[in-house]
Amino acid sequence: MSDIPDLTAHTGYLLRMVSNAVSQKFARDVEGEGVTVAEWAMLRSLYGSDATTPSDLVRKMGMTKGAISKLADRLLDKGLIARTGSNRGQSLSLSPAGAQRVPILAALADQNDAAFFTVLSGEEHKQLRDLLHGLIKTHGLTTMPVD
Amino acid sequence: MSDIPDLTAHTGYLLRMVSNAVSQKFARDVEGEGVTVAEWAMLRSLYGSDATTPSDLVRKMGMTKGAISKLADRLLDKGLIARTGSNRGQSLSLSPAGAQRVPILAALADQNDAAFFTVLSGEEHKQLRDLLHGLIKTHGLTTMPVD
DNA sequence: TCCGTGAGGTTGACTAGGAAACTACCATTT
DNA sequence: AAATGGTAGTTTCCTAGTCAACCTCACGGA
Repeated sequence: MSDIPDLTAHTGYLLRMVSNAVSQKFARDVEGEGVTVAEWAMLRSLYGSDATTPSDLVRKMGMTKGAISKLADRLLDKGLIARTGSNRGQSLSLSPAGAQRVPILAALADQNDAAFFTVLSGEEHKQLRDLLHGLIKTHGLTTMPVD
Repeated sequence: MSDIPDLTAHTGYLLRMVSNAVSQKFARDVEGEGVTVAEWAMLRSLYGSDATTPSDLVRKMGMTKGAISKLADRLLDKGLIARTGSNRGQSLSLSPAGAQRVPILAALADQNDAAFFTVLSGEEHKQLRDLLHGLIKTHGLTTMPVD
């Protein structure tokens, strides 16, 4: 009577378990470079596209404008980005130091991903990616994960 | 020279995007029941196994003991759990009200999972679960996802 | 027996983010 | 020109975690 099904029956549960493992490992890695995952996400977003506004980042990163504002403050303190323009309609860009750091962090991201998923065969890896792409498409997901 | 590969090339990125979507939707759902995801996770852990200690939950849920302590406080305030025993070596259990709430929340979890993954064919769904189980096994993942 | 060690729990300081109030500026309308 | 509305950013308050310092007690050894 009224058994509560095993939680692990949920695909979302499995997904979260794996996803958390990947993310937490990556979080520790980038922390070693003195940067949080959210900070990395912002740096990455600024890379290659100069003149990005905070509100662009709000859309891309799916965070509130309050959070973006503070995040930018932190990166500014660390000297990794520059803020130009005044109160309204400003624009953010990587500082030289920031631009330098991005490839290093990107390499970490590559390594982290490879380390986790190379246990899959090429075929399996492709299957997984296809399935995820399918879910992303049918649910219309767009916001980049930040946490 | 030194192109930064597209982030979306990372399987971990895709995984996180999908996982976040599932989790955020579920978070909103349970919030409608006046409970956070972490609270739900604790309730669920207490269900069916009486006499669980906080340190058990630390292990199961992968949170620090500080967090578990405060989480238990909140559930206590809401009247969903009971705390017995003294300062050291206490044990936590569901209150009647808490035991009543679990099936409702479990139903939400079922619905949420179903809603997200039924766009997959039976075969695809099985593939996905098999792949995730494989990753969980080879990486020895055990901590239940809470966020 | 009594002491010390260390595990179980709590607490306080700190961090990152969300929500909403607030500020500043621009454009449009009158 | 003045008022008004809307968009961009900031700030304040709140929540939920971590971390580390701290209490309390059980138990093992001298």
